[in-house]
Amino acid sequence: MSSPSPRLAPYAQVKQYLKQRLATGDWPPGQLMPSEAELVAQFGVSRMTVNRALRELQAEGLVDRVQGVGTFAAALHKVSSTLTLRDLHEEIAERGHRHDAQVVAQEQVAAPEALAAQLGVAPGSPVFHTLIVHRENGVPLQCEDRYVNPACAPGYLAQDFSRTTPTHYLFQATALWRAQYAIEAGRPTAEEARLLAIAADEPCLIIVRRTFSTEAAITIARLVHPGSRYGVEGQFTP
Amino acid sequence: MSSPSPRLAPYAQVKQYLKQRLATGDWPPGQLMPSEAELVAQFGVSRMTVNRALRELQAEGLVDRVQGVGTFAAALHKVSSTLTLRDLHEEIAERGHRHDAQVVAQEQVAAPEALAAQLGVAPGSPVFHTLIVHRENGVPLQCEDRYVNPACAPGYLAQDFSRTTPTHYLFQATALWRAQYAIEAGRPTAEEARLLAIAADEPCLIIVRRTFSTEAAITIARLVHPGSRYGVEGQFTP
DNA sequence: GAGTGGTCTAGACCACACG
DNA sequence: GTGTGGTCTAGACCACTCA
Repeated sequence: MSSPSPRLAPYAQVKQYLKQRLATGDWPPGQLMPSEAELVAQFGVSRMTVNRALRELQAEGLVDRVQGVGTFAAALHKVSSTLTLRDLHEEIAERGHRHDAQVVAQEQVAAPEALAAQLGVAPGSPVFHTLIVHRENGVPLQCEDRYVNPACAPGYLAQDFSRTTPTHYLFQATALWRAQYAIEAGRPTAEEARLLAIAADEPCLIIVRRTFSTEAAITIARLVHPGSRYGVEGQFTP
Repeated sequence: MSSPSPRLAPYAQVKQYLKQRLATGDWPPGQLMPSEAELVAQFGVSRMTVNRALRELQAEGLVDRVQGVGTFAAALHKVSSTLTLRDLHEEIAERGHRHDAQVVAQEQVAAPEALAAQLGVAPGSPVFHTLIVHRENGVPLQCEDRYVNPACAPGYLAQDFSRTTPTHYLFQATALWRAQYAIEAGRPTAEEARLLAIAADEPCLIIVRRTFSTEAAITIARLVHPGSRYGVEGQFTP
């Protein structure tokens, strides 16, 4: 009737126990932890069960395991967190707000040398370009300057990006394999300042994102956000 | 002699096969994928082996599994990446550069109301405060304004932060349980601009990070970086 | 050689979803 | 009921490290 705890699975119990003792500092970073055999004896479960608990802790970065040596409490010297780069449309919709996009440019251009190198196409060859301003409840939130490899998404220019977003379209039209991003602070260009309706010296959060399929580069985007209106948040729990 | 591939473990082969077909779009997002039993038959391995491959793909966010129903290709509508917030000292050392820190303040202060609430202490009660400028090869890279809950790290004020970093010290002195961060762009305060030797209107990347132990808040830090000198990078591979 | 982790197996029982 | 995933077991073989 009232038990909200459906009895933790054995592997989860072992995991929880180890996590707990790690969190309370019973095993300082670098410390040798109990071996699988010891935990098997202690919990009365099979080795596979203990192994799974330890393997998952390793995947979470809480322990280091070395074959032939043992399991060690991880030096938590880096705090990793999952940074989620989402489709802006979804993000705004989740807040219960209204998203709309103003398509400033949607065209085919000849790739300048630097861009061509990054997209992996010949200099001067045609690439797709869009410049879109995204607004949340009418307030400009992001200026999206994007170049797309035509080979990866031939139908790109035919899309109506006031109804869907390039991110969303590319996700379903291409097979994403790898993404790379850089987050920095900078000033908007004159055009970006105008489109975002901000002062020319307003600090902006700039995200440059490149995505790749198994072989070719799919797209490269420069996302400029007014610093006063947008930030990236996240959290991390062991 | 020349084989750099020590024969992939069976579970890894299954995983690689599925990853490959997902990447090439053979199973569009939402599509029902082969059941464990089918993969067992196809690869001639035991079910535990197939299960492990699928479980890891799920942990990586590539598939969704529903008990009693099946395994589905995940809707890749969010691209998650591991954002690593590291000890700046390590980061600089890894680049082969020299790190040094200028301790501007290291003191005990009475917590103003807003801060007290965030640290979970009584307003006006003593908290530790440090203001440190970190330099890479002599160039100011980060202004670290940090408040620490004295209950979590009683020895904090006795540290020599020109030799170690607060991050490093707190990692080993406390049991970290949860971390929260926000990344935004903004202007430095007048003091920060002076300490970083930048113009008052230079855009800065500002990271506000809070870390917690199992119960109390340990520390809250405001990390200000000149936008022209520092950014956060990362990448994501399925 | 003793101890460790890395992995696999062939079966088993369960909870769940669906027709 | 049938098919699905969730989990556990008791044993096995291997590769590795260290004394």
